[in-house]
Amino acid sequence: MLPPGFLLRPVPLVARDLIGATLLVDGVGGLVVETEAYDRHDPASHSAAGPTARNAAMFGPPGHAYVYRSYGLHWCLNLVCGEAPGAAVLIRAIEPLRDLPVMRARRGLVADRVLCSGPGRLCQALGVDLALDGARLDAPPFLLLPRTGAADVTAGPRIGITRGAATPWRFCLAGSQFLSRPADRARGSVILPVK
DNA sequence: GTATCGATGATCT
DNA sequence: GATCATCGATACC
Repeated sequence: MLPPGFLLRPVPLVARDLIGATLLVDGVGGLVVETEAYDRHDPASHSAAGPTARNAAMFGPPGHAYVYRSYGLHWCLNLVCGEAPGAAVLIRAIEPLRDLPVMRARRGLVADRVLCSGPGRLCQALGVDLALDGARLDAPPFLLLPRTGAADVTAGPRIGITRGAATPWRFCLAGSQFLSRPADRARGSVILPVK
């Protein structure tokens, strides 16, 4: 379990501290290595224009999942959190550790390094879909365990957005081979040592 | 290695 | 009707 109050802090802090956490869905998953933060007053966020049918979970209580369909064919998983409604952390990549055979079966013929290296890929590998939209994160099928020990985390611009593109709210485990894309120093990524 | 493009459908204007 | 918080295939270099 995550410590009490872990998810109730400012969203960029939560996103940063989820790097190195363990995320399992029905026992399938691994280490979170890439996240992005979004909040209510963020032009890139689905919550920017206020509550709608799709983003309802983002305006519900923290500690639940927000799952949405991306580009008509992929699912993306967010953890609703933050100090105010309309905030969430997008899980963008996981280092696969638990139940690799199940993930390989779901993902088809791909290399292990890209099993969960992207928001759509990890949802396919972990079996996340709309059925988990709004589900609580502190109960099955979810299991979330905090990082143990220190980590080097990079902060940089988020991927695949047009508005709010300068906000450095993408966080990655430095040097991880399982990112959706490398953290690029030339594009503004910096290293934050985190206790 | 990088660049570009099509798939595919809900959501919102 | 336009816009996507994407991915994989293809064509190059």
